[in-house]
Amino acid sequence: MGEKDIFNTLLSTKLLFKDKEVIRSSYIPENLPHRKKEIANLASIFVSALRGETPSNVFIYGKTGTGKTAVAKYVGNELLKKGKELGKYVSSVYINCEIVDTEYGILSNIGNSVIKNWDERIPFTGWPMEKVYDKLKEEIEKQRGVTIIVLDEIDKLVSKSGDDVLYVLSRMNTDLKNAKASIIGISNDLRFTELLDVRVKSSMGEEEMIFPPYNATQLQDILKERAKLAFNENALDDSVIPLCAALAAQEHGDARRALDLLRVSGEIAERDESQKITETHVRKAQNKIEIDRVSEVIRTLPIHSKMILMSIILNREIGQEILTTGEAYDTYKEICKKANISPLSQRRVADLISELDMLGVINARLISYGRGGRTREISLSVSVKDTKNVLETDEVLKSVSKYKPSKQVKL
DNA sequence: TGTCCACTGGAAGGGAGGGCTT
DNA sequence: AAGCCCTCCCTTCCAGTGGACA
Repeated sequence: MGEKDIFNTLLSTKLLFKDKEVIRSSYIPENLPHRKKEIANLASIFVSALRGETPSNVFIYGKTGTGKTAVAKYVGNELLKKGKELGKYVSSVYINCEIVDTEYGILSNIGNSVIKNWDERIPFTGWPMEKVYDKLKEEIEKQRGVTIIVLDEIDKLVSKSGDDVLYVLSRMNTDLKNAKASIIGISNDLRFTELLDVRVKSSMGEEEMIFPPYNATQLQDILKERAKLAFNENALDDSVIPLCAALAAQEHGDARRALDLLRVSGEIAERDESQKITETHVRKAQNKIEIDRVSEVIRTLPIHSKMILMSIILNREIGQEILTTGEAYDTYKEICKKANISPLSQRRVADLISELDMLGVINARLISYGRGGRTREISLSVSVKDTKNVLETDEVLKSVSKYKPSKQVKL
């Protein structure tokens, strides 16, 4: 009897998913619906690589989940294939600048992707920049072809480490004799070129493309396409795809979100041992995705950020919904003392508060109290209970979670 | 109309930590 | 082992500022 149950479970899970990989947003499908124009456009720029000329550098703009990365990778792959076919050397490197965000990191990563010999690789730290650059140039030169460099989330790179790397890279072509390099910069932020040096701006932005967000109908097409491959027949209720599309369209027209919704719905249905994915599963998925995101963010926060967040929560528990930077800092100092941690400077804490704001955990808006000075008003933008639960999984934070901040005296 | 508060946000720099080179 | 080099996390210093109030 027990055996039968085991098999039943296995069978019912098999009924839903055929190939889960396909609905991960990192998967690059054969067919990208509603991006024909963009693909053609990018291809027309890069075709010169096959003629042995240097393709223009390109900036691609668009919100998250508009297919920028997918299109860039797709065209890159096709280009490699065609290059092989025609005997032209083309290679491509993909770097996500949110992960690799230093000058050294970028150059060494590009270098290492071109270097085949393991013991010639550029170490991840230790070399002077100039040496890294020389090595990179030498290796690209050896290729005697075109190297396409894709820098995803390039705006993050510029805001963290400035545009020096981009200057170096854009200048590289003039140093190369037998080979060429061209750059695709992908950015979420339309205005990020404002931060660039004029020289970098003109040499990098020879071509610009803007990817519009998908609307609900287009999202449905994307989901249908993938669902065919990912799910078994009849695994989906008819209303599931339209609902996923509609919810994602409301957000930002974000295809990644739509795909995540569909996948997580499937996973939830699977766990429920349901025969079909239904609207209910999608609603649950919507909820789960947001909660998971927030608790993951909070769990992985550095200790001082956690202490700041705790300060905000503790104040809220005594009825202070809104804090100024100074007030938050006072409580923070008190609980640091209690936990035997040396507090950071207020300047540093102000930066951490900005980070928390950007992560969407708190709301911090700059306001002026006139003579009362200028500061930020901080409030929690996630659930107190859930947040506190996650924070308390950390022993240090747990030790201060009962603390009552002294009431702030407003003048 | 000017003052002046409580910060903000930029800049510079230190020092610890990774690791290479000689 | 001593001396470089790059990055990260912080501190210190400071000019700049929106707007209530005198």
